[in-house]
Amino acid sequence: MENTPPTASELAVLNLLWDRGPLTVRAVYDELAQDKDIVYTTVLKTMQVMYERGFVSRERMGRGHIYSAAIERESTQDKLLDGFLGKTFGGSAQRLVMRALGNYRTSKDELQELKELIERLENEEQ
Amino acid sequence: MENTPPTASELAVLNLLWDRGPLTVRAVYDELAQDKDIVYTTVLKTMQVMYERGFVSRERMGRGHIYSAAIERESTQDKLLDGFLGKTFGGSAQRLVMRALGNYRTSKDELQELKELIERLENEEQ
DNA sequence: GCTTATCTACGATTCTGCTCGTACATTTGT
DNA sequence: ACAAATGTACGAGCAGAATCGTAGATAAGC
Repeated sequence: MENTPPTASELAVLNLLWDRGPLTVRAVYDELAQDKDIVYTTVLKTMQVMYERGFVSRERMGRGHIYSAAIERESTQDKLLDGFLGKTFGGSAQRLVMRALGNYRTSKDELQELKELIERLENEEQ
Repeated sequence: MENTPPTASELAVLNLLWDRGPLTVRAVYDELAQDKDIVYTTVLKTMQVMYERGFVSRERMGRGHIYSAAIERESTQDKLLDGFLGKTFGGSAQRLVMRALGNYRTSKDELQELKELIERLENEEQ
């Protein structure tokens, strides 16, 4: 039972499904075609493969299908994060976090939220 | 002028060079072979490609070469982080940071360091 | 009813990263 | 001096992902 995470282009599809809910291939294509030079059947094929892999479910809808995400966004991101962390930051979450905060503008509200999370973590562990 | 970041196995080599300084292919191989079933010439080939791509430099050393990292660790990690962030977290550094902190055990010292960084960031921007 | 458009299914191709094998040169050891 | 070991260079194979083209079914439009 292989369990490799979604690939980059599969992720692009999933992000749309997670954000906007169930969509047809056409709708996904229209969205992706705005950023990238791509052909309809490429997107279709990707989504068919995703269906076989269990990443999406689908329902007949007239002539075609309507697709929904079949895996959770959070657990998927966690899996990808874990791989990335190991490869790029030697598994140190702290190093990654420091770098991310240092390099990207973070609003006051976001910083506040982070501080609260840190407080919570400090109390949790003994 | 293509400028794609190092691949996963190239990164494994770079991490060794960054950590331990200039190394021979043999030394890199010995290290990698501890975790993974691999063949000497595979590592050699990887490092040759890395040389062509400008990721490492090398110097003759008797019969062989000694390799050094030719790109910076920080900027490389930043590039990879940026790509990952875009693909997986829709570019939101804050979402990634929250997730990373929530999922991985972080020591008191590390949390303290993070708080200091956040303080600094809060003062920086207005 | 018949043409046109839309969707599916699926094979074929291409690309990239990773892997290894072979051929050859050079050094080391006896 | 010669065999064994170690290094380089480089082509070839393989697997996974991404792309596209074609064929056929179904619905829509005139």
